[in-house]
Amino acid sequence: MADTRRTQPANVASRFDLANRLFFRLYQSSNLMHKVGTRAVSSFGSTTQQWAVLGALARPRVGRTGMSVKELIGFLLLTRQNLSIVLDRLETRGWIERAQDLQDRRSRRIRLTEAGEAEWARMLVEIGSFYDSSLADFTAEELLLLYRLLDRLKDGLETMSREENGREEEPA
Amino acid sequence: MADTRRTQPANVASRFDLANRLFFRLYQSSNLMHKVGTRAVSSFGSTTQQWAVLGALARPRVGRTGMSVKELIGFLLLTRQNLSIVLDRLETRGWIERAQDLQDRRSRRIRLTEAGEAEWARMLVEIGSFYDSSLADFTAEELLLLYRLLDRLKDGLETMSREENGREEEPA
DNA sequence: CCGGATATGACAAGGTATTGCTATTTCTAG
DNA sequence: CTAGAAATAGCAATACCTTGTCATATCCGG
Repeated sequence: MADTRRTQPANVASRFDLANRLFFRLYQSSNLMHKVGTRAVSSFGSTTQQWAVLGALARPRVGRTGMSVKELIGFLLLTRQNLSIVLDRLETRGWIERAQDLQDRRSRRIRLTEAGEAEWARMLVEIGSFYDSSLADFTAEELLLLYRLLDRLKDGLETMSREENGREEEPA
Repeated sequence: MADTRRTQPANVASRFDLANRLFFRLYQSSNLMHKVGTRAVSSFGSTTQQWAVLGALARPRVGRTGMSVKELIGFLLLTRQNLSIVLDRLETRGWIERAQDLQDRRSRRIRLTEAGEAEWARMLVEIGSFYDSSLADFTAEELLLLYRLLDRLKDGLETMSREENGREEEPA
């Protein structure tokens, strides 16, 4: 992952080398995103991961219906245990609520509380600033391009995450 | 971070929305990279983070000189405490060694052991497969483009990470 | 020479993320 | 009706990542 070189035919080394550099940048960028992003929402006592969850729930099409744990897992591409802990914290703060799903009693609907919606709205100001600052040097075209490329990378990794142990796990 | 929408003028919403999607993909891709990447090196009992450190040390220009903790921190963009624990684990496995720097007794030179070099060489085969599989759908041009865009994103976030608390921390 | 700065280690705390496994309730297809 | 599957919670373990703080040894400029 970190920049490294091998003595190989130029074409092969270039692709390996490039992949290496790319994933190293992904690693660095992600850590920095969490570091700086968490600072941006620290006045709310929140974190980037909580923001991801809140953001998922704040989508208009989710509304009062909320999302099941399974749906959140499939959307955020996290494991149940990890999500569960994050949900616990958000619930403790009164920002989300878990309600039994009346259509399927095994399931829980997760939704924003009114307090959570209000807090989210306030956080969005800081989040917007974070986006502006971190992406100040990017044109709209570049943003779109980076988004699309990352989306494809995510797709590829997601496919691999389901295959690699010979387990086929279907999303929600 | 997660896809969310706000009712705003189209141009503003587009940039915010796009930024939002972008960072959400960064979040997802990073988690998946660690998940799948760690599987790729799990037969060595290693992780993506250890691979990043090993890779940094395996660069030809590092060689037997090694790197100081401070240099590694500046290269990997991690904190000292986090790096220290990873180094502890790598040292325990006999893959790296810490030696007092004779030019500056306060400092430690970190380098690969012979066992570490051998193990790294073996890991590279799995790492190469990981790169091939995860990036199978990308042309060389796309790889280069993604690398460059991520590099710029990393630069922007890195700058912010140094400014945001009013602290100016200079790299090594 | 010596005060201030620096490099690293150590300790603490909190949060994130994965894997593995168990338990309980509920659903559903045969 | 019932066996098997599914949804979620809970427990454990391991590894990573940040912030804050303290301690010790060493460096270096005035």
